[in-house]
Amino acid sequence: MTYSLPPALERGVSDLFPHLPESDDPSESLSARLRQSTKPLRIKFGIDPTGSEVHLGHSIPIRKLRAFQDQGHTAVLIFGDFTARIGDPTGKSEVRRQLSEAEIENNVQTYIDQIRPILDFDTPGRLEIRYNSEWLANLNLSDTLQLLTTMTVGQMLAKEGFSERHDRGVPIYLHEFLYPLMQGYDSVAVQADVEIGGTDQKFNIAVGRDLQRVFGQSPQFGLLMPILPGTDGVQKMSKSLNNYVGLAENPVSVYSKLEKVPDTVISQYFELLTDLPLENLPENPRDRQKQLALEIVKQMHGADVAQTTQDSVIAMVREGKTADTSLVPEFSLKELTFPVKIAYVLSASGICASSSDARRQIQGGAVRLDGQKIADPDWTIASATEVEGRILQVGKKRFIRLSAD
RNA sequence: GGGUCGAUGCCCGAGUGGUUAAUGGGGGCGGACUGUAAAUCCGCUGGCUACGCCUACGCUGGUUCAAAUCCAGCUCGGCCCA
Repeated sequence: MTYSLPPALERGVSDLFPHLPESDDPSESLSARLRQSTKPLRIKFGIDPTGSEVHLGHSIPIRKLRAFQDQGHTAVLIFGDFTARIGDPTGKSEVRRQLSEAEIENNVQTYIDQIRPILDFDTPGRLEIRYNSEWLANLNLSDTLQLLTTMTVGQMLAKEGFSERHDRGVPIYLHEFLYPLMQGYDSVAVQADVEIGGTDQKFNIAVGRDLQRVFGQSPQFGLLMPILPGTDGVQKMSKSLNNYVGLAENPVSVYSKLEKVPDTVISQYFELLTDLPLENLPENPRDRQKQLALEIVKQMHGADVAQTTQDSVIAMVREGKTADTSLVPEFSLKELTFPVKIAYVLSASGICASSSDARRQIQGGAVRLDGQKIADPDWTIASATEVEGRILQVGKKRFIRLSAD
């Protein structure tokens, strides 16, 4: 499928609508609008600050947003601080917990920190950050009614998640029906030319088009990006399924997760998460995984860190040695009371979920100290100096470096 | 508002008075193997600085020597009727 867009904009795109390839009408063909517009287009992307971590799946539409910025357009990044209180029902089987304002505010800040390396924050005119409470918080009941009259229950129920839930007898609350309308109204408020989203956003983006028409605006284009499969290679990447790679994670963790993504999804990862040409990837699947891991760490932390990370991961995991361990997250033993049992250290450092879990892991032969297997959960450390600087490991990919201070 | 059915561990789902953190499956974690993959096989899958102690089957009380299992009230859902 080709949409006649510049290659950087076209890469990885799953769907573009409306799309009438022959048309010269800027309301029917995005390439026509790109050609004919004298002003930068306004490219909308919205994200609800419902968590504190952004992962690689989120980064895909954001990378696309960046591609538009680089072509001279304006990225309109909308934080759904208002919609976060309701929750997007898309793909959810249950109602989302309501968040407090303070939580939301805090989430926005962490999101910005994590998104900063991807977007162009510096060039004037390329980025506009908005909060949808700016307009949604002020809608009164009659405005709201006007939005509600644009859509029928049947249309709402046609939306994937809703119909499924309805069929399965899972409750749907009325306020959830409002979500697509609010997201659509965001497009009106920022006068979007294009909205970027995952393929699961098609309905909501289409609602935006309808509302823009109602409000006398030229409807936006919908540019849909594929949903990234998680590191399990099966389900979509999400925090709750724990198959994600967080943008804020340390290099070792990012590398170790990415170098084992399943063969079936690795080419998607390359296409969607990197700008590398897809023709010259290594033949050997193992080398592909390594290159992917290296490349993503490079994007996040630079080439030097990426190389060091690769070297130490190979040394630690494959050869059981501790080469350059400076990248391994440190855990301070300072707060602990000595003598201390190893199981407690594992739980206190967060490397195991609980001390009971730590005991089980030890009994299962998963725990090593500097590569030496630990067999006894009651093994006791007399003082911090005894283990200072050593690497504590659970399984093949969880490491911490013990420090005395 | 009325009727009816239901609420079990991360998820699904058994259990319907009595040794037991509670059958089974999924998922997850770990081990072996391997390409640090997949497939396969095996183990684990409430908490606690732990040879013992503490919480668990929607919530609160009650019956009983004994309850996830019986009773009452409550909360929340599904479906049907209005």
